[in-house]
Amino acid sequence: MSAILYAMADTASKLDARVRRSRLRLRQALVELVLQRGYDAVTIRDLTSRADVGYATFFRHFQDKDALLRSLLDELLDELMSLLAPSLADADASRTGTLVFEHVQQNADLYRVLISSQRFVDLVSRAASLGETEMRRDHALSGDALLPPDAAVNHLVKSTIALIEWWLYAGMSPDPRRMGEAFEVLIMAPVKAVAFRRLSGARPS
Amino acid sequence: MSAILYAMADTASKLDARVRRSRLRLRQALVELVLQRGYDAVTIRDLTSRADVGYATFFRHFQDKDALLRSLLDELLDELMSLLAPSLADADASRTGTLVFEHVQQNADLYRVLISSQRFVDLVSRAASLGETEMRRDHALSGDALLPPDAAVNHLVKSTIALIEWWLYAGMSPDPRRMGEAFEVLIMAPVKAVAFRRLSGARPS
DNA sequence: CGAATACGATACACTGTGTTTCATAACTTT
DNA sequence: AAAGTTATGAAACACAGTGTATCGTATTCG
Repeated sequence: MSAILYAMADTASKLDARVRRSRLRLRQALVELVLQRGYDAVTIRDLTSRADVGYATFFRHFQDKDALLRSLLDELLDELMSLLAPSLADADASRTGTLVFEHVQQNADLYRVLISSQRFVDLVSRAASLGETEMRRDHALSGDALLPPDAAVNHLVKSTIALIEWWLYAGMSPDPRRMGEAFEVLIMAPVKAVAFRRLSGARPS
Repeated sequence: MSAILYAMADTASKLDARVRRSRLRLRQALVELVLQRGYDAVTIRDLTSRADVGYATFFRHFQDKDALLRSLLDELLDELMSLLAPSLADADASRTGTLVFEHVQQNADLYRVLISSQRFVDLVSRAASLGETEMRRDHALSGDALLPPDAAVNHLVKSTIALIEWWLYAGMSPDPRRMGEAFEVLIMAPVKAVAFRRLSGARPS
């Protein structure tokens, strides 16, 4: 079980011990049951029963099943972003990629539960859009790029998530170092080529 | 409204006219309502009400909402595959990409409804895996590729779908020809590089 | 025309969500 | 350690949506 579940309880340690206990149990139950049956197949009654918590108690803490998922997701991505922050300044894609895959490896169960949710895509997209704004300064974005910047950001986010998802269910077999390299070659370099360099054919010269 | 809806009715023209009418109406209702509210927000009662069809009649034709979606999806992908078949032999990625984006443009509403479904990914993945088997013969797959072939197929499928999805909601603005080129540069060429050529660093000379 | 059958309407059982109430147990504060 | 606060479990409830069964009627096919 990932350490993040407990870190979250610590973060809110000013709260009543009963509240921390209920929330922790519900979070653990979500992870366990979703790994077994998939998100949609898990009912709130399943969760409260597995968490050994009253049914109504669920709604005292979370508006619905999605809110419970999001509470886990927000913590996980916060941790990932602070892990990545120093490396993003270097603009070394391979190194950044390796850090991501190491984080995934250390929190594999949590990623398996969270990565397919729409909110995961949304949050990462928002972060990537911010990064793109910075990159635009450096690369001086030629007007005749093959695709507009938001297409590039979309591709970067979606295909990176897809690569992580594949890796999670392929036994995490190429190690994070090599996955970081693959991330650079397969995704990062082509994105830069398509959105920041010039069109291939139409060169009048 | 896409012509495919009617083509489907024709295909099954041996059936009772009442059956064809009910199915056609339900399919139209699905497309219209999903475009308005999104798939999950549409209930079967919504569908039958909009289709002007009895509630129980829905279940005489489709097991559930997903089965109705799949019936549309299977037809759409069948049409796409037969459109692509000749161009796949040429192995001209840019041309194939252009054909795909033209098909999307001609059936934009249908793609908007269907592309986010899990079954869409599954069906395209299956098709792509078959294509990959052929490609493996030509490229003689070196053993020290950066990623295994199924990672490449996964990336190809997921990122292509993501690119189409972006394009659908960005007003389909770069034309299909340019999108075909982008598909080749951004996706197809890197996939070949990563799965079929050698590792970059570890070359003992 | 006449037989076959798909249809709409209705009632029903069932599952899951979300709310409310209340007595009790657990926790925090002093 | 006692007193006050508050989160809890249990239970009952209204509600929405799914999927099934029945039956008389209308449409379609031959």
